[in-house]
Amino acid sequence: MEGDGTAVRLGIDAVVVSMHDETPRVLTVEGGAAPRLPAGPFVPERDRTLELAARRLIVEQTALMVGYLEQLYTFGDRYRDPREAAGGPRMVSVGYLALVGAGAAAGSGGVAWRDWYGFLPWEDDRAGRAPLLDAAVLPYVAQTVAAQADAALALRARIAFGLDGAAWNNDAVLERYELLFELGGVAEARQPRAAFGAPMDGDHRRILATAIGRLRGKIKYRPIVFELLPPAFTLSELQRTVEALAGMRIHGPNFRRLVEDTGIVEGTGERRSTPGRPAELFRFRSDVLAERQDPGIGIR
Amino acid sequence: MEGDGTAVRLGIDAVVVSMHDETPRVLTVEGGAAPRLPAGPFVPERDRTLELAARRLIVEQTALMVGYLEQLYTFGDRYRDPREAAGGPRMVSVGYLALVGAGAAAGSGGVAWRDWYGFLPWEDDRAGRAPLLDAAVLPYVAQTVAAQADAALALRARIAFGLDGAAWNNDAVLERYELLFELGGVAEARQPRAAFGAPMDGDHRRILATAIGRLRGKIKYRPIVFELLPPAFTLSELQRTVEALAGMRIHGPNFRRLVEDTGIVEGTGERRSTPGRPAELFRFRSDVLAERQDPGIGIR
DNA sequence: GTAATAGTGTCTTTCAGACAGTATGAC
DNA sequence: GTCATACTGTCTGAAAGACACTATTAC
Repeated sequence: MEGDGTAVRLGIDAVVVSMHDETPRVLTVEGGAAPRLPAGPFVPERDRTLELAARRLIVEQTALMVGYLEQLYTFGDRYRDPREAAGGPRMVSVGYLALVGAGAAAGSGGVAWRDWYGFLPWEDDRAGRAPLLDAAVLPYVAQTVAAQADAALALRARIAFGLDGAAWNNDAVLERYELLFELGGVAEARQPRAAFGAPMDGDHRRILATAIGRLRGKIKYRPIVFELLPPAFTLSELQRTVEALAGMRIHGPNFRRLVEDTGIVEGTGERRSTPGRPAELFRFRSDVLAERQDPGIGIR
Repeated sequence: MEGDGTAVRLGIDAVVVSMHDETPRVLTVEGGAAPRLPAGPFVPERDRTLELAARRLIVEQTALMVGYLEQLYTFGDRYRDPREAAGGPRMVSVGYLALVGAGAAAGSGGVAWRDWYGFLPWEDDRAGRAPLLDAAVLPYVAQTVAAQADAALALRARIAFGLDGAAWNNDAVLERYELLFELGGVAEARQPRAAFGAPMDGDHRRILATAIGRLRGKIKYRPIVFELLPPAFTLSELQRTVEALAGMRIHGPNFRRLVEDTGIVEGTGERRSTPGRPAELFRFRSDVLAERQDPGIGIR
């Protein structure tokens, strides 16, 4: 049973997310050819669970206080790590999503916060259809798909990218990245013919896409946005944070009513002066957890 | 880097699900002290991806045609496998959910189909509140929680089990199992004081609970029920299948309208004779994938 | 006819989205 | 006063759930 040739190295990859102004940021390790996610081996003697290993990894590499932590997916494709191609063992990684609160200091040695839309620019639709999308990504997808007579592929592209009038689903981040990968539209592809967005090391951009998709899906039925906000915030701040994560604009007055009616927040009575009328400060109301089935920010 | 003491064995555990009459069944390997899920080591030389390894595992152990397959979660807690306590390496498993079509033959050597509610009987609420729930599980949970002065635990129990008038969330299968585990209500617990439901080997019941929760969540926005049904079916059959998975009754006429209006099925024109008025046969309408954002069976 | 299941029509409530308009600060 | 942002009220249409009722078979 030992030495039976099943050479597998199990590791942890962490997508650590925070907000700064109105940009969602992901923690990257710099210094290589391309930025990469904080990662490390899983050492069973040291960590009782995978989640504890992920926590330790983040604390040791970044000195950050982790709030919310969630297992994402386990990645094990052959050659996902370049070292395997050079004869190394299979590198299997358990991906984790971590949210850290507002005002997180940029880590010291070689780590940096980067706007996640730098890696996946077509996911930012806040300025009313990102210019890159309409001008470059969508034409590329449409043309490349049309060149291959593959009905299933064409349907996937139609759904993922909202071609031919289909609706844009902002959760389908991974589906879009995978399609671009298959269509040679990202630098990591086997035969890249275009290179939209900044590349990451290995399959880390795929892991990032998984994380964003999960986060976008989850804010709708779980109150995790508040992990990224200070304890007290205005409804506008909450709205802009949600918009930044979701990559889309939300109608202000409706957002306000939606959020207030669900009882997910409560006013603190205090106000904050802004360039206009001062805004009331709100805090997360933890009682919703007991009152509602799926307390989240109801956006479509 | 080799031989650095990080002894990890990576394996695959599969939750293979099919329907029989109106009971959801899970494939188990018999012969040990308790039934267990089909499992096997991940051999990187053999399988290019984890998903292919899961497919191979199921085909080899059960000779079944797998339709839908989805990665669930990766389990790596210390001592999750009894062999580790005896000095063995850490056993980390990637769990997969597989759906196989109607009429799947029971595998040959030592495998059996079992009603999944045998393992998690409190999850079946179709007969209007399972007798076991009200009479045994809920009182046990309420009393055990009350005995521990732990507000966070009490809140979790309230939400998971719908205590004090909170709503029952049928997706929260894993949360309920984990609470029962922590409260000593299942045989696998460290200090069992009750033993609701039939136990499985190791943490396989937790993996099963993860699978059921995922399936219940996913039928609402993905047309995966049809993987468990024959190509043509009556709306009553569809309804009873959904009810069996969700563990709850659905109002017939509303279900009918809901399903027909979304365009997720279409009539075949044929009819099937039943003990009453003959029912029209329907088939899954794959065009919905392109038309709707989240085509599923909208149940609450 | 009865029993049993299939299927239709309608009413109510809830909620998402659009939009017009008001409030309160800085200057 | 203007500008900018915060906030409120109302209308509309979609959809979920309750429920009364009709249809078609076997016997």
